[in-house]
Amino acid sequence: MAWTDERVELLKKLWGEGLSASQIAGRLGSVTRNAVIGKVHRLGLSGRATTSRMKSHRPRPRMASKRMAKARFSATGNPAFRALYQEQQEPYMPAVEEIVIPLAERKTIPTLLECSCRWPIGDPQMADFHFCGKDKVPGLPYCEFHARRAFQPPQARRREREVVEPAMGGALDVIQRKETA
DNA sequence: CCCTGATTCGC
DNA sequence: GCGAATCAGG
Repeated sequence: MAWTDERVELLKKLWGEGLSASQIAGRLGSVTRNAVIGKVHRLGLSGRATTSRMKSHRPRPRMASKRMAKARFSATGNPAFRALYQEQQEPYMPAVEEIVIPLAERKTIPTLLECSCRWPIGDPQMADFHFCGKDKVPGLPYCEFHARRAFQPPQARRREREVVEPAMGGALDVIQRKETA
């Protein structure tokens, strides 16, 4: 698409407002950010001063540092975790039968509550995939049963890993896909 | 990996 | 003049 007068004016306006080249390309349509940058240069508009608009578009400071996020579920940083961990005398032994959640109590992405246990059950690809949904241990993402299963002493954890993580990974994929969409 | 603008150069 | 490819950087 050609650089009509209108499109050039819009480009000038948006560039002046501090939008990035890709943002402008998105608004104009039918052009790439490269095209926008190229045009900006040919118009002699490059080297714009930092505008208030640009400042407001700077990435927001992280709400919590990665260290904080990690601490939330670590033995030293989370009282709820610590309590559960210390209380646990024997390693978890995988149950032969998983808990069966009654249909009416099942929680899915849209019905999951803040207080619901987020332990995934079933194949994330299947329609009957759901979460445990029982009340969480305060401060942990799981109910007591699943918290014990998720947070095990280092020694006991290893064998469990192969069993737990595939389902977990799939569930996280699904969550991420839904949140991205 | 996401993103940013800058530059080059064949079209 | 145009913009894809590439570069350099955050």
